Amino acid sequence: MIWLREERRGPRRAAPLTRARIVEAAVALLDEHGIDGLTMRRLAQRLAVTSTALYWHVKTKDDVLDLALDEIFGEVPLPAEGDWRDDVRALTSGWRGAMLRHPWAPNLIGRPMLGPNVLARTEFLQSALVRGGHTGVHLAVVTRMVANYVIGAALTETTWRTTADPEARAVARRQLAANPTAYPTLVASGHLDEGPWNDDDLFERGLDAMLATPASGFDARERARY
Amino acid sequence: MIWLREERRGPRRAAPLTRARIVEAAVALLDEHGIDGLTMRRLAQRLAVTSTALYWHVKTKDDVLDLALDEIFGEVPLPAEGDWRDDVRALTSGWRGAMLRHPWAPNLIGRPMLGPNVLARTEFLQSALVRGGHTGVHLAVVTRMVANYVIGAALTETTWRTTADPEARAVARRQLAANPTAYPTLVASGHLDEGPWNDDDLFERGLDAMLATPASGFDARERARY
DNA sequence: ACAAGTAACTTAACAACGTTAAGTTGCCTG
DNA sequence: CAGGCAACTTAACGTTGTTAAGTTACTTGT
Repeated sequence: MIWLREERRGPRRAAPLTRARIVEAAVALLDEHGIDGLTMRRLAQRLAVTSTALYWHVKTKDDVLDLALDEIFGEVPLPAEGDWRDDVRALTSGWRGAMLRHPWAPNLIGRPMLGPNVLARTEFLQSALVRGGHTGVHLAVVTRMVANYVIGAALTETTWRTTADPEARAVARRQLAANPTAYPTLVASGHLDEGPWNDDDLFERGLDAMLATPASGFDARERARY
Repeated sequence: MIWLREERRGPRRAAPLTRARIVEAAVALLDEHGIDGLTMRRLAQRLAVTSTALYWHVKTKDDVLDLALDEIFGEVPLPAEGDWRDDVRALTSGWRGAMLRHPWAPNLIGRPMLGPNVLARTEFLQSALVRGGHTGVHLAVVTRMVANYVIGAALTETTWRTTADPEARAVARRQLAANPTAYPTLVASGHLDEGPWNDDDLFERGLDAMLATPASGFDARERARY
């Protein structure tokens, strides 16, 4: 839990090692070589330092990963407050965009995200929903709905994009097509195909559907209308 | 990509090693010791075999993980077809339940899920949505919305539940409470608190909101109503 | 001005890991 | 009963995260 440990300091070098420099190098390394490409030795080498030097500034490798994850969420711009729906759209698409630019990120979600950047964005999201009239349970429901949707979307999308083997998808498709009896709907809807729609569009349409949820929730009568 | 490799066979032992036995042991080990607790040596030991023996049945450790992940989705019962909304609710809550019972699972999503069990459940989900009248883009939108929601929910929930350090949550809460200026909404809504609502309820309310999406999608006029 | 202390490193080393290469054993077939 | 091959074991390699113990040089108290 890096968020409970404060940075160590002291005098000495011209270009001293800092948490900030470590994180920056870690993100660069992750971007270039993926999640397995980040080792303490490579990270150290990039910083012209021995690997054990890192342990002065950081307790463990997981700390580095936590910091790197929070770091990229700092890239997400916090929109100026306007229409609450537009704000949510802007924030979530920035959120998703950051993860797509750093495809290793979604895989790191699965450790507590308590970094300052993440918290600030969550705060913004929820405040926008409050401006939209959401309160009580419904606020909790919609907050989770949106946040989990973004996370799930980023995770599944990066999964497919970074599936190294370009042939794997084709083989998988053929496998599906070979069993049209077992998977009639998936085959008919082209589940594994690229399809005529792009990911961005599908994502935003889904988000819009969520933001159409009334602030007081749907009651049984309303649900029956559809 | 284990799904493209078929099992190797041959004569010999009384209780011969098989993929099925390996997967079973892997799941048990993952349940007991978490994701880091699964090593090829421990897995082998549990099967009374040397670690290298596993490589006869499986190409790599990732194969074992892929198989284990698909395995637990086999636990999810495929409901008999009834009201399409009830079907989706039953399937997704089973889906989420399986991941909560095996908290290591959500972290493994992030590799292509093309196992037979996953595909069968995805087929069922989409066919239920089709019965609900969804077609074309809207089918794709809702399928993704629901699937990504389930994945995101399972991931974030297991994250919090398996955060080993029980004190970490308390410290995090205190950190939030110490900065009420920076996080007014989060503090007011008790974001990190247990709250009066449980996860199951919040999950199902969110799902209901999604299933209220009209099969033809929301147009601009409809959205404006709320 | 100098000794002491400590911040910020390096050198050395360890156990554990995934994985490959090369043997070994015993059933099945011709 | 000989050959082959399925299903293992033994041995070993290079990497990894991490700890322990040294080393260097700046800062500070006197």
